[in-house]
Amino acid sequence: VNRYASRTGRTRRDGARRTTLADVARAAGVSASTASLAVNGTGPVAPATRERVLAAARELGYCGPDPLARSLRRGRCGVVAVVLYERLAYAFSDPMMVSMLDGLADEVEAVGSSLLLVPVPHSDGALEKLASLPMDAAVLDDCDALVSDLVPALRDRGVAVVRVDGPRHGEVPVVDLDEETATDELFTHLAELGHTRFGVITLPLATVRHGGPLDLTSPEGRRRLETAARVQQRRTRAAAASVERLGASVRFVEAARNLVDEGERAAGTLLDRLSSGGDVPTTAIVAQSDVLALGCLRAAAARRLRVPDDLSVTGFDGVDLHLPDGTTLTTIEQPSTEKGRVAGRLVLACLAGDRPEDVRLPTRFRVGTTSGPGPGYERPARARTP
Amino acid sequence: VNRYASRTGRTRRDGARRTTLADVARAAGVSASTASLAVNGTGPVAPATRERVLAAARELGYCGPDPLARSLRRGRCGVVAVVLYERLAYAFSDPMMVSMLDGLADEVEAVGSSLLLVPVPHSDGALEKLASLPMDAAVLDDCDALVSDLVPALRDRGVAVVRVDGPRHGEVPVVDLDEETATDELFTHLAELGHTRFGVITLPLATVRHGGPLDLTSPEGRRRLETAARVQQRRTRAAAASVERLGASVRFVEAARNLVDEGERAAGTLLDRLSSGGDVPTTAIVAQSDVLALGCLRAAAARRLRVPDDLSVTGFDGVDLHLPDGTTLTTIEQPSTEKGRVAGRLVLACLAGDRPEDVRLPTRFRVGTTSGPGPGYERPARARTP
DNA sequence: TTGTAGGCGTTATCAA
DNA sequence: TTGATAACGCCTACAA
Repeated sequence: VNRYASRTGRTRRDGARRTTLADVARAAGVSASTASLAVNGTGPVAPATRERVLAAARELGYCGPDPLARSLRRGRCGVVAVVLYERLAYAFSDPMMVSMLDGLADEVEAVGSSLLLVPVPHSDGALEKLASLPMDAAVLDDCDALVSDLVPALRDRGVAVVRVDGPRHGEVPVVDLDEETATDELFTHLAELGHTRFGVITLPLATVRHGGPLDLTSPEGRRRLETAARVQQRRTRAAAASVERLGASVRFVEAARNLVDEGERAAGTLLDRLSSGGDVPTTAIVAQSDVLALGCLRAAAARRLRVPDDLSVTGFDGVDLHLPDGTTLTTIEQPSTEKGRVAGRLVLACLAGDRPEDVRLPTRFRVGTTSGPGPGYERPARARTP
Repeated sequence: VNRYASRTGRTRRDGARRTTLADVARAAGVSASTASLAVNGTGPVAPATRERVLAAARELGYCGPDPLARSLRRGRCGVVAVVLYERLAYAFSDPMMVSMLDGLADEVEAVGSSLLLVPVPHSDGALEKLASLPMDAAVLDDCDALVSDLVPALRDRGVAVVRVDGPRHGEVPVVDLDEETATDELFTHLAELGHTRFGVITLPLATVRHGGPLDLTSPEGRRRLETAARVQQRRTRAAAASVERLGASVRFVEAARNLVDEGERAAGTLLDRLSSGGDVPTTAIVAQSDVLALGCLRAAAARRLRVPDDLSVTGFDGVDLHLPDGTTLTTIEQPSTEKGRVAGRLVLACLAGDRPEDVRLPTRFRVGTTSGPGPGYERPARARTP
């Protein structure tokens, strides 16, 4: 009968074959289909029959339908993959990723699904590995570099794909943020405080770690920006646009990674250049994440610069930094949990056969205690009214 | 032939049935088994035949074996579940959880598996839901309250189970920490600095949020501690033991959750009680996590208490707090990533049919800038030597 | 080197 | 209300 039981299929510790629905059906003297109906509570079964089946199930220690067999049969397995382009510790060091996942989990749990975390590093076997994992849907976050490989591979397999923070790729629905409006507000806020010399610390533009000054007027700099992931591109372009509109000057520095230490280092190159003569001092640093901004605060503290008196620092995300001294960051809040929720809803819609529209979420500029009057500050006219 | 294609199984957007290995085999004029060997690269296949099969596969757009079917056949699906007793955002707000997961992911990825995050809240359907998800193994973290239900249910299904930070339950291997040694060092350190009045902020003892003063001499307090999760129990007992050995006094306060704000609140009850008269001031707060300790720093700052001059604060975990002012916590470092790695290795061992031993990892006491001389401090004799 | 056969455990369909 | 049947897609022991 079961020739391969010892080598394949699910067996228990003691080597015995696991109890299957067929065993239960046999013991209860019913057909497998009836047993299925009874055990699952689907379909009409005579109370007496149901009892007999359940008794047999209890007796034999049947522990429910095998998820794999059921998945094969139904074509759904209750798994939503989250494809990450980084190792977990780094991905999770971004509070926005965490809260996005939380929102996503919330939505997919409502239909009994769970999140499968798939870090897809820059290795060759990554795609095969991904293809061998069971999943009903995949959420692509921050893996722009792979998206043109990933999307077709997943779609062909019948996996529903949703993209977070990225450009549309084929039929893949996208949820992302309106970052431009708030960015412009932020720069306007700083400009009104008298700042005219900005330093911008960008998120890492490429997977191959680089970091350091970024000259967007050079072909090389433009190329780097162009090959960058969507988020970085958008925030950087928005910053450049605002600066230009304000007629201010700006220096860009790329952080090698979205980490506090790298923010500190990047801020250091901005701050130390000014002391090495020649350059005009940067009076306001605009960081593309709160994590990087925290690094800026450290860099400032290390140089005995007071924030915001000597230097204004702004972030992006709206994280609560929990600083003991009560400092709150001037930043742009993004609805990251809601972003995850929306991604979840898009997933569910796709799974239901719909073709949902893209969603763009708003961001909100928030003034904290880290931005203050710059060197050329003049109290605006409208505020002089007695 | 395929009577149910439209309702079941995996179909593509356009409604066409997905290409299967059988289709490829037919097109290539070989048997399904040969096609399997050719596509998977297993077994001996004549080069010409292989080419024919691969060509047919390409032609038909075959995108590899269906993970579900393969899993059913092989009895393994490449999924390691992490069972969490909390919602994701809260679980991930604990940096130790994140780094543990990172280590775990590292190990299981080596065999091509990924992590499935399963938050199992305190609801009824939780167990059924868990049972319906595909998984080869499950790592139980911080779900002591459920473990006696979870373990049998999972074992019966043939799922390998490993426990992090918990007591052994049946045959389930465990990885945990030696927290006692370092805890005693920490209290000794504080005692040598002259502290005799300790405040201890414990991690939440129960899932039902409580928080507030904890009297371990009362039956109620003892009961609360007894029903608490393993980590909390061990850290609290270790603290009580050290305090007793030192002949010092202690007040326990339970944090409602492992969050900065709750640490701040708990510290507040310790600090404000002293000003309300009667009590002798607490001069050193020992928090059971760095997150809680950060809250203590905030509470101290809010009351204009200088750390460590007016108040010493210690933590547990060894997180880098990235505070701008360069403060580093006096704390106990735990090897959380390694803990995850070990959990991963235990999983792999179980999957390989072994019965691995439990593993206990060491922790390390580390002096930072948040502990200093207490009110009764006398420079120890041995340090007076010129 | 290739094909045959059987089965992994379940569930949808249809007929009775 | 129940049962027979087939199929989900793949893999492997064994025979040829």
